[in-house]
Amino acid sequence: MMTEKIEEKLDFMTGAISPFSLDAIEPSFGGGFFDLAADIDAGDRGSFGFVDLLGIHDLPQVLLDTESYGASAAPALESSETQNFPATPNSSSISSSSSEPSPDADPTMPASDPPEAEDESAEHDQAKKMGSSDSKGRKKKGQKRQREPRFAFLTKSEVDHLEDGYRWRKYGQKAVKNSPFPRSYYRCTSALCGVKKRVERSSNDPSVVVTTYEGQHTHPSPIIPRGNHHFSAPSPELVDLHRFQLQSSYVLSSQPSNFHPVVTAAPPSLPPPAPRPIPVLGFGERTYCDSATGIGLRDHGLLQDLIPSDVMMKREQ
DNA sequence: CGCATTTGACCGGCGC
DNA sequence: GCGCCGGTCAAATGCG
Repeated sequence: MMTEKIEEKLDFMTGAISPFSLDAIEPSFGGGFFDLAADIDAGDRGSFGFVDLLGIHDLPQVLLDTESYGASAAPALESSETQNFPATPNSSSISSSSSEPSPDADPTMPASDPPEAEDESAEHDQAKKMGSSDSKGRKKKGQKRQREPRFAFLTKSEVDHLEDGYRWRKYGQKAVKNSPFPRSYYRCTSALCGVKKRVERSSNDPSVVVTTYEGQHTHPSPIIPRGNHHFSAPSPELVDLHRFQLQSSYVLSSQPSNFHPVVTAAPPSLPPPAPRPIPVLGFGERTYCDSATGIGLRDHGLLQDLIPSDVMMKREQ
């Protein structure tokens, strides 16, 4: 089931379909942007609006036809925020993140033990030691839960749980308020890797799957999905893809230093890198984000006006 | 038999 | 304090 589509995606990731160059994307990003922006009533469009705001529907076809690279990001969907979201016929990826960005974080590259890795594993250890808390092994009172950086992707797909090269174990499912679709909770099955992801379907557009990744993989390479021979190791092509991703990540705007919405044309398995001075697309103009302060250095702050940061923050909560 | 999924219960955070 | 809600646990169940 769905193997063709999955293989299509994997073909892309492994280079069977060559990652397109940034140069090829940029004009497309620019195009359509104004038009779509004009369509948006400057209000609570939510993260979904990002897709259209950015005109990502104009991405090269190789991307657009790849089912799992579709759409934008909205970690938490509320009906009021998504009801007007026009389903883009094409696909693209957009993500938003929260929490402290981890500079040079790269979950897809061989573990070059970034500074965060230690903290993360410590946190996971703590999580594992939660047996010292209550009878259910939950966190002690007073211990405020520390959030990992999170990256959300909207994906146009028929399958809820998209194959991304890692193995995941489902550990929960909850009904989502204001949505007929449940939210599923997954954890990376790799030992010591506490990466989690949530998968839910947009109530507004059932063809859109919202995948939110939390944390970073601590293991060097994607695990071979069962029965899938496309992944055997981080191939040079995959590395290329990642390089491509680094080049093509766009920080849209930023207000709080701990929130960096990021647009990326990379697949869901490759959370965007931490913000650094990255070229940002905004209404046809370039914008940059200071990696230290997270302050966007924009020419136009229109996006900020269109999508209130507090709304976005809520959405990431 | 081992692993993944399902599902109800439980907990913490938050708003009122 | 109470209730709601998101997130997690873990026993039961399913599946290859």
